[in-house]
Formats: sequence, structure tokens, C-alpha cells
Amino acid sequence: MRSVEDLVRLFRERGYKVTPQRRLIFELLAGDRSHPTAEEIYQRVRAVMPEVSRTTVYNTLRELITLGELRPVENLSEGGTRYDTNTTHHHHLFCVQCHALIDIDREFEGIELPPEEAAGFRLVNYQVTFYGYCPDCQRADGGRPSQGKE
Amino acid sequence: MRSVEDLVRLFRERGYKVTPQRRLIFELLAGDRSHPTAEEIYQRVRAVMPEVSRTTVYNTLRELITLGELRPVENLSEGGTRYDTNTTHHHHLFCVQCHALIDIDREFEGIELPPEEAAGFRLVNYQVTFYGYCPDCQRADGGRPSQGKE
DNA sequence: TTTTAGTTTATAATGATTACAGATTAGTAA
DNA sequence: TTACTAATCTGTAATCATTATAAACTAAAA
Ligand SMILES: [Mn+2]
Ligand SMILES: [Mn+2]
Ligand SMILES: [Zn+2]
Ligand SMILES: [Zn+2]
Repeated sequence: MRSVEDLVRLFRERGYKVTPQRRLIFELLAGDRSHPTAEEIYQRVRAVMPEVSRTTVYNTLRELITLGELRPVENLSEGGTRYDTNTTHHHHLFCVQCHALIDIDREFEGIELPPEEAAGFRLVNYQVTFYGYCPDCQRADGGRPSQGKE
Repeated sequence: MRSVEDLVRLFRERGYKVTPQRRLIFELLAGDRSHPTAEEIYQRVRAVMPEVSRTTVYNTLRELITLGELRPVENLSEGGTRYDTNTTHHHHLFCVQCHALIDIDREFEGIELPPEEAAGFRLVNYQVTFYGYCPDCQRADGGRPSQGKE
């Protein structure tokens, strides 16, 4: 995500107005590496401008996402937790269109995190997720989220 | 996840009663590899026993999870979407206790999915997530979800 | 059978997010 | 500067996924 002033310029270019609320959200996010939730951002905003509404925070986040300046952390359970009958360690292949989720039961070599990159974490597991288009969605490329199988 | 009869035995062993509702949910899940949501399971249950309630489905799923026979698909945005100011391709390190989420900006070698394992998918991306305990949570191992930094 | 602890159901409550409508304002142009 | 207006903001209601509650029901032990 760019600097506050770049975001201001970008918003103006695209015909979005630059309000004090938006500018404050830019300032709070520009330096942030903590992957905050909307609620956390709202609380930080409120500490400075107590009258700002949650809706404005949600709206501004959505705008930043639309402009490609922010993104939601990847989440395979959009629209409800998904349950896995495979309780052993394994990886996944996810269709970004129809949300088909397929197990990958083999192991990958070379996925090590040297201590200096592990930020002091004691590691217990890791998981790889591949994103792509399943055969059904490649074919029916019209666009509507087909339901794949069944 | 085990066979229906094994699940029946397991439930009896642990003092859970085996009701027709539970047995049906076992039957629907035992062969399933689709990573269904609670709502999808509920709809499948309802097609057979229309009077079963959503609550029973949720309860049974929770029991299966408690017994280690089922698990929720990993999700870094438990309790609300998290927003990422880093919009470029990168990986993550996640504290399973306080949910701290840290970027890993380097690439991993050897993460290839040969076509025969790709199930016909056209791949567009992949992501690695490491799970572990952050330094704060290793120290304060009492258990309560400390908030880490800030 | 009878008993009862555990289970189910319907309904209410909660938490995250989106939809809406009326009040407010950024940015433009006179 | 002032006036204008489309865009934005706020408060509130609605929606969706999930959990809590309490009264009715029942599996399984005696
Ligand atoms: Mn799986
Ligand atoms: Mn990140
Ligand atoms: Zn698909
Ligand atoms: Zn931690």
C-alpha cells in the first residue's frame, strides 16, 4: 500500500473525495503491518475522531480493496466455515471461482523457515494452498460461479 | 475421519448417545471429501430427515471436532476479516494463540504441483502459511491469548 | 418398563458485515 | 467567496453465520 499522499492523489484521480475520515484511515493503514480487522481499525480511528462510524471504516476498506491498495487475507471459508474430514496434515487446491477445495496429500520439500526469518516463533506446522481455476470453471468461463460437481 | 460404525462405537465409548440425527450426519460425512459448510451439511441432512434442526448439525459438528474426527479448514480471519496492506505475493507466519500474523517476503523453491496432481486446475498462485507460537506466547505460556505487540 | 442424563428443537442472542435513507460536505464553478 | 450538487457520512435496520437457552423428547441403563 502506498503513502498517504499517494493515496490522496489516487482517490482524487479516480473521482473519490478525500474526507478527513478517509485521510485518517489512510494514515493509520499506511504504516501498518499487523493485518488488522475492521473492528481494530475502527477502534484506532475512534481514538482520534470519536464520531466516525463503523460503516465509514467498512466503506473505506472496500474502496481501498477496489483500488488494489489493500486486500483481505486469503480465506478458504468465505461464507461459512468449511469442515474437513481429512484430519491429518495435508495441503489444498482451491478454485477461486466456484470454491471447490481439493486435498493434496503429498509433502513438499524445501519449505523450511530459517530461525532468522521465523521471528522467534516456535513452529508447529505449515500449510500450502494453491489457487486456480478448476476444470469446470475453465470451461464455463462465462463467469458465473458454477457449482462444479454434484 | 473413520467409518460410520467406528464413529458410532466411539460416541458410545465416550458416553455420547447415538441418535438417528447423529448417525445420519456420520453417514453423510464419512465418505465426503468436498469440505462442506455447516449449511451444506444441513441441507443434505434435511433431504433425508426434514425435521432436523440446524442447531443439531452445528452441535454434532462441534462434537466430531472435539473428538478429533473432523476439523475446520484453517482460517486466518477467525472473528473478522483481516486486511493486508501488503498487496504483493507473499507468505505468512501465524501465531495460533494470539493470532499475530507476520509477512514472509521470500520465495520458496520446490513448490510445484505436477499436472497429474493438479486435478486439471489452471494454477494462478500459491501461498504458504506457517503456524506456531510467537515469542510473547511462548513466554506467557499460562495460556490466555495475550495481544502480543502494541 | 421406568428412569434420567443427554439430546433435540425452536427461538433468541451475538458478532461481523452490508443495506438504506436522511443529513452533511468536498470540490467545482460562478 | 458563495452556491451548488454529487458524493459521503452517520445512525439504524437487515442479513448471515453461529452460539446460547430452555422446554420437550429419547437412548440406553437399571
Ligand atoms: Mn482438506
Ligand atoms: Mn500479509
Ligand atoms: Zn471451479
Ligand atoms: Zn502469540
